[in-house]
Amino acid sequence: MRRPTLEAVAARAGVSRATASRVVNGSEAVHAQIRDAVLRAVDELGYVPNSAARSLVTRRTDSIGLVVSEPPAAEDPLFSVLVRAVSRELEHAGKQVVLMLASSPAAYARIERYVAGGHVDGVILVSTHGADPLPAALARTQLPVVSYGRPVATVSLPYCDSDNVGGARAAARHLLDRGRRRVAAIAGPPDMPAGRDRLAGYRDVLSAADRRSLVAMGDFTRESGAAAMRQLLLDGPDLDAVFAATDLMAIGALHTLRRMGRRVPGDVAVVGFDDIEEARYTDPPLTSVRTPVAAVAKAIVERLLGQARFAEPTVLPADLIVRESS
Amino acid sequence: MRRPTLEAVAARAGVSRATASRVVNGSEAVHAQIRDAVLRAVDELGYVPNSAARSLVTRRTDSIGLVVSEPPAAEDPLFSVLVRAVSRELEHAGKQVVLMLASSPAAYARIERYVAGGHVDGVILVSTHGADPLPAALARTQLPVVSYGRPVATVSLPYCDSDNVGGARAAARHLLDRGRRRVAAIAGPPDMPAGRDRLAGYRDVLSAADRRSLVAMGDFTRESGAAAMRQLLLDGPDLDAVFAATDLMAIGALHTLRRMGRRVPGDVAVVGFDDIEEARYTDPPLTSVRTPVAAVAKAIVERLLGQARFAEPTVLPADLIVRESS
DNA sequence: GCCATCTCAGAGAGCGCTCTCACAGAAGGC
DNA sequence: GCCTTCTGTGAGAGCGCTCTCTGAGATGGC
Repeated sequence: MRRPTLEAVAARAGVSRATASRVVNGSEAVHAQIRDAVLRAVDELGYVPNSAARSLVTRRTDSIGLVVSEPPAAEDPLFSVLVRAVSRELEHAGKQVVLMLASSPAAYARIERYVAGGHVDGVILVSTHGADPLPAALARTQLPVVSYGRPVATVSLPYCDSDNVGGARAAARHLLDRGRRRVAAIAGPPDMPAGRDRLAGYRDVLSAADRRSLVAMGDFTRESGAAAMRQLLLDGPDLDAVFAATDLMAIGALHTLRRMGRRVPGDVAVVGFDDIEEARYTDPPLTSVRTPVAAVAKAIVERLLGQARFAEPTVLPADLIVRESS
Repeated sequence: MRRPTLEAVAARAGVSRATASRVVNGSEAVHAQIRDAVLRAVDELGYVPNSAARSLVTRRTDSIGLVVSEPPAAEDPLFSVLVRAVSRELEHAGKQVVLMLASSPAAYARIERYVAGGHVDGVILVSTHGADPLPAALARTQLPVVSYGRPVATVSLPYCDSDNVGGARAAARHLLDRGRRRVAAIAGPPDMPAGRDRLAGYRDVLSAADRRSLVAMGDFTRESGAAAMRQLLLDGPDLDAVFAATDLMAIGALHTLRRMGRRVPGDVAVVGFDDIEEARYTDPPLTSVRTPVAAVAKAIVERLLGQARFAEPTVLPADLIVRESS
């Protein structure tokens, strides 16, 4: 009851294994008549190539590792979008997605071993933490690696990202343009490049406009956004706008503002970042900077499969979507 | 610059390939002294077993396919939780997760071929559509398959699920207990077992209480929930409660109710299903039935690795979490 | 002291495939 | 008509590993 081998196909079609292999792999140098016979045999036997045997000799696996550091939020709205987008792109290229979550130091070692062990032809790295040892470890591998998001400065990896600085600038400028005078920010963890860049964009604009900045830290979750908002109201009771580095934190901020009896946008304008779907359903709907996740994923796959290891990073624009919260 | 083979390790340690293999695979029947020599050689050479060669002979791949039908919402809050939970459980068992999204008929064929081709040792199937050909196709394979969620009636697959009927009953009963007299429902697509079961639970309770049911259809998205709510308000302007088959649809319903000037819970009580994180941040916070995704994922992995192919389904309780929307 | 039993290492087959090389036969040039 | 070139096929090596089988040497029973 074992699966048919190429040998069996060849025997049935009355050809050699080599010819059968040629047909299965789409070589054109085979007579049409023979090709048809082989294909018929394949069909009749239900032959499917054994991938282990194939990759043993070709040294390719036709699969790409998607390595994701464990983010703080269990329900990460963009995780789903990212995974789908990457998966769809890789599927077009005939690659499989092997998902690896880097949730613990033990997992780091396992992943490094797995990747070094030639299980995958390349790696897409979604690393959020600054202290993450994976980027460096994977960079040591001879395999192509592309990072989703700018990696921390200590390692040099090709990457694709959305324009976090530009998006944050647009958000801050928008709030000033709306006449807000005291614009606070809820920043992400300082060891994450995305968080840092978004904060930097906010600071750029405020200092250029000669305004003091007012910042509280969060960890990208709703809950941390709510807590940061409480802190901001203590530190700057006169604030009339908040820019949050993620929509989730903005949503936490909205929650706090509501509890504290502040009207949005009447008393306080709120702008988030990422433009997740949920932003359209908050009360009021949330102004946000759109992160083009799918487009970034596409760029990553293109770069990865194009093997352009040391090319320029691709940075895609992040546009402001104005809704009622500002 | 090729990776070291077991042969090289054996040569360096001064033993045969067979002995080196024994050590690498943790066989106990090797002298401690020899074992140490081999391990030292492994370390010095940075040896990592070639998985293709290994699985060619063992006929195992140590990876499990996670096959997910494309859901309607790009940002599926539970997708992230599910993937993480499954991944964590499989990791403990030393298995890799190969993610396959069934987004098109072409993808179905590809996945079936991939699975039949022996790339994975088993499959976890997350199929939402009733018309999905995958359950049947995968059931034909000789591989172990476990479904997340009850599959459609036409195929018989082992599965684990949360108690959708029970959860929906609890939600409907809760609304009646709160004194609501006209309880409507926003149902999921009728070809999805989860949607059907949740509607059935609602109907059970209403007919037992001798109340008329009032149902509108959605497709599990926020937007469809908003539209369904508009429909319900047209069909039953006197309604004073709504049970939505998912939190996302409940959130859409809240949106519509707000636009229509109905107070929640004053005029209309709302209960959702799944208890996603977002439910804690709506205005008012949403009463919901908790879907124990992580626990179901755990049960699935246990069953899959336990090889119990035709055992009873595991159905885990779904508890009502009461918040301010009801 | 001899044979049976046990422990542990090595030899070698073989998993299913790809790919190089050899070679048969057809086609073309002089 | 012979040699060269080209096309299409087969033979066979070998990818790196596991695992069975063999056998050497130690141990024990009588």
